[in-house]
Amino acid sequence: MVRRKVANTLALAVLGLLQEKSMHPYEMASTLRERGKDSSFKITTGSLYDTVAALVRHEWITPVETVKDGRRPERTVYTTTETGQQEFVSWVDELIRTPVVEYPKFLAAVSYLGALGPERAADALGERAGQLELQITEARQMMADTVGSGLLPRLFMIEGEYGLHVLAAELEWTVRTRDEIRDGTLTWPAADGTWSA
Amino acid sequence: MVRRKVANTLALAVLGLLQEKSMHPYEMASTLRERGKDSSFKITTGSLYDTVAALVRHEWITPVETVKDGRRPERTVYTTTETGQQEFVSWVDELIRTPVVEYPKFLAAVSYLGALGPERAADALGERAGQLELQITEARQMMADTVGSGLLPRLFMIEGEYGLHVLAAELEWTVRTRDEIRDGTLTWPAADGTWSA
DNA sequence: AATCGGTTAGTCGGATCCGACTATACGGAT
DNA sequence: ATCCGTATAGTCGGATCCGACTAACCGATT
Repeated sequence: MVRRKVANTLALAVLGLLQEKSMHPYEMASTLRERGKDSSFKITTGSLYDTVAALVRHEWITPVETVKDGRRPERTVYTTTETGQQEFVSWVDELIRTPVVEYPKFLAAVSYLGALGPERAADALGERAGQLELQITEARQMMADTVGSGLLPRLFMIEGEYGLHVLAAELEWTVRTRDEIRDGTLTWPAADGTWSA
Repeated sequence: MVRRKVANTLALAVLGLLQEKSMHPYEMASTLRERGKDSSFKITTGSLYDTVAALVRHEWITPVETVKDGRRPERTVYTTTETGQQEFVSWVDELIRTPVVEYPKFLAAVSYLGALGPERAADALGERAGQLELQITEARQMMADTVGSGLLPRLFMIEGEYGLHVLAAELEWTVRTRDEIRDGTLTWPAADGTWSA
């Protein structure tokens, strides 16, 4: 299992789009945003053009034509290659099959929760809980709007279901931990030395 | 809420350590690894030295002495500044309080789960489930070893509890989704056109 | 006494990432 | 007619990230 030559997931999104039809980068970005995929992929124009260039270098995609429309900047349209198609599927397969360690900011912060002291920690967790609740209702709403109307088969919003499930778990933990601080189940060590991590 | 000048969480780890005592970078890395914090922070020597340099630039830490020991490379020892101390606490506070959107690889992959077709998708999810189970038992074991022995107060392993909770939720979703594919609750659209994402 | 592997300590160049910017077109309000 | 905001399409320089490397020391083994 050799390290993949283009590793960032924006490349996966690009490959995914090009399975459907040829596109120029700007269209990729707007399409992804339209479909709400911008919560699964971090889409920034800068990165997008770099990523496309990288995919070309490794011949997973190739330019098919560059359209010159009036005096506007040229659009270069790309398609996927055969390698690109295979790579796409096997990449998805691998990402699903094999969990990789990641380093979310919150995990880092929780490592130093002690630094806040019990009151402030409980307060901060409480606020987070509120925010998470908001995010959850919003997400649920969006799913309902899209799937409920029968516009899209459920499979095409499955990442939303995953996201919601994880969000719910995070909320659970956050609330529980706040409560444990409040009711004295989770205690701070006596503040003799510095609170050494 | 101005964008933080040093944004990567390795800097948070560095600040955290320097709250305790002065250190040189190499010692920071080993200390973090000893404490198992290398699952909360991505520690690579290259990044570490860059991060320390950035912290110095912004005066959150400063060098206190450089020890020249025989013909070995010099060690430069750093301490936190007053700004560094404040920044540390307020940064932790903010990270706890405010959820930020992140883009885990798995989320990206799930967005294109369709590309695998039902059998392969179910299979891949099944394998992931197995791996997650392994990770969970391992993590649980490590927590038991460390906390159970009363070596460390619970607060100092709280990030482990968080990690486990989220892992469990991921496992749940993974298994459930695999089962829904297997029993036909989650179906693939007829493969007429390309399976358009 | 020469060699090997592991630990200590850090450097460096290339890859990646991304925010800020450029420049044209276009429909509607002033 | 002109101005303004928005959409279209992409470039570019600087910041960050990190794997691979250097280099000395130490203890055990051959």
